[in-house]
Amino acid sequence: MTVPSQSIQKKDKHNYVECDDCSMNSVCRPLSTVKQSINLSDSFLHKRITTKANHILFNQSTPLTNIYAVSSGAFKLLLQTDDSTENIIGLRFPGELIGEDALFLKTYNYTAIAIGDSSVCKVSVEQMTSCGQLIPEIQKNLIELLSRQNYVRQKNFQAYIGKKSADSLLAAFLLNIIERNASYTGSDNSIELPINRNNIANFLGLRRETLSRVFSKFQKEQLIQVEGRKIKLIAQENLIKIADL
Amino acid sequence: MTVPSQSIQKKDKHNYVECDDCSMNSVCRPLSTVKQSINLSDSFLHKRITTKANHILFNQSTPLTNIYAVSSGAFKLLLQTDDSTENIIGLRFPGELIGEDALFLKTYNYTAIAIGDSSVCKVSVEQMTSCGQLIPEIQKNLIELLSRQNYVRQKNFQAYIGKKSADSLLAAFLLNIIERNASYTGSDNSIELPINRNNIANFLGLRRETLSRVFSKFQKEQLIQVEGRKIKLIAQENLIKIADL
DNA sequence: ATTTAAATTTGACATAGATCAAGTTTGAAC
DNA sequence: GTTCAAACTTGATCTATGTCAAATTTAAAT
Repeated sequence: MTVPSQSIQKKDKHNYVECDDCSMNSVCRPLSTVKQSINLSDSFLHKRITTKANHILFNQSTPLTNIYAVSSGAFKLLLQTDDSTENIIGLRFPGELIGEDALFLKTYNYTAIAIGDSSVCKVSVEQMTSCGQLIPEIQKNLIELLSRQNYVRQKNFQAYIGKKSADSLLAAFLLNIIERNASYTGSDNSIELPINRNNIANFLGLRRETLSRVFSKFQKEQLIQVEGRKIKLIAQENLIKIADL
Repeated sequence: MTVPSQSIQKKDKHNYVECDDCSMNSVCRPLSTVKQSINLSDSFLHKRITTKANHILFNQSTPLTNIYAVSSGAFKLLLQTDDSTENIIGLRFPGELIGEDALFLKTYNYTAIAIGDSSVCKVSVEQMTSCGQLIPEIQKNLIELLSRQNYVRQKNFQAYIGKKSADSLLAAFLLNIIERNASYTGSDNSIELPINRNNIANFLGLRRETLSRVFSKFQKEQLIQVEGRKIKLIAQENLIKIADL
């Protein structure tokens, strides 16, 4: 599949997703209507905010207040362990949700930090819930949203569980990252990685030296083309085989 | 925490969960009410069925028809790859859901097979959805259910992502399995594993020989007590450290 | 109880990845 | 542009896990 390279406009050199392409849209849109019609004082139902690099969206183990949908940039999700090492357990890109897994226990399960300058839509859980009880459409859309998220999580889990070789892990990672970003980068075979090798290695459970060697090997074997953080897939089919997907 | 060993009744030598402890209860219960009041001809909304060992609940890539909640026994979820090797990507125990991640694309994402003789509650998605539109309570409960499932999936992902050492993988696995079964086995430190070493190794991405050695090592180091498939945790705190949870 | 196949464990060796060390490249600050 | 620190790569060894082989245990069938 080829995608016209200029078909998608970018803003501020970030990848950017419009409301139409946001996964939270189905919840946001009815909420906006309510907001306008009921005119809820100065409180807000949802609001787009911009964040600088390294901005902390929320901290692990704090009470759930908002759910976020990434509009532009990227976020890393990490666990704070006692040994102060950064333990990345996930990445989120435009169109994806952050914090929705806290709806159950009402407590955030990880810390979310902006990787570069980014923007997110912020939806108050309290207000979303109270509105939802009045508006069946919101309920229905929330179900759709949560179902979809379960699907995404299942796929994500499948992609990494039972894999241990550095080759298969990196192949799975690259394919996953590129697929998740394809709709707004306009490319299904290339990406500028939002995180450094250290972070990728940490996420995959590899050492940075090992990861570096695999990158070099993949390039030498003409599977990918590497230019710093810019990655282009050359032999996608082979990578899929290596990833065992 | 100590749990009275005889506090939970078992049926047919299987671990068994009553409707009260079933994760689908919040959806099932209102559905039953509807069923009784509307008296929907011969169709059913939910129904408990028993399955023999190796019974296939559904096949990967087939259209979603039902969602299941395990009542007793255990199920393995697997991917069918071309090379005919069994690729276990998950296990499900009493109280847990199977197939709910297919709600999004309406197609099952894996094959689900009973490990031993088991029983499940079967809920028709079509009927659940159509009833849900009439009954707000079902909508609300479904949201709760899906939120919870997202939470469980997040925890599961966190437990294994970025882990590669055989020690940490096995420790994470044992703690996870025992915790998920604690409420109805009545023990938070022991279990009879529902699957063999081969399957565990496959799930964790290890070789059976390696897994066997780690089992032996954990026993020698007094971390666990092993008797075939019966496992008892001796030094739970140490295992948590090894698992890096 | 006996037989048999399957599951599990253990040993010996090979290899992928970790570790340690040293270089090279990149990119931000001046 | 120059300087400097951080990021990344490469090389040399070491170690954990994979691989191959064989022994032992377990469990099912008779």
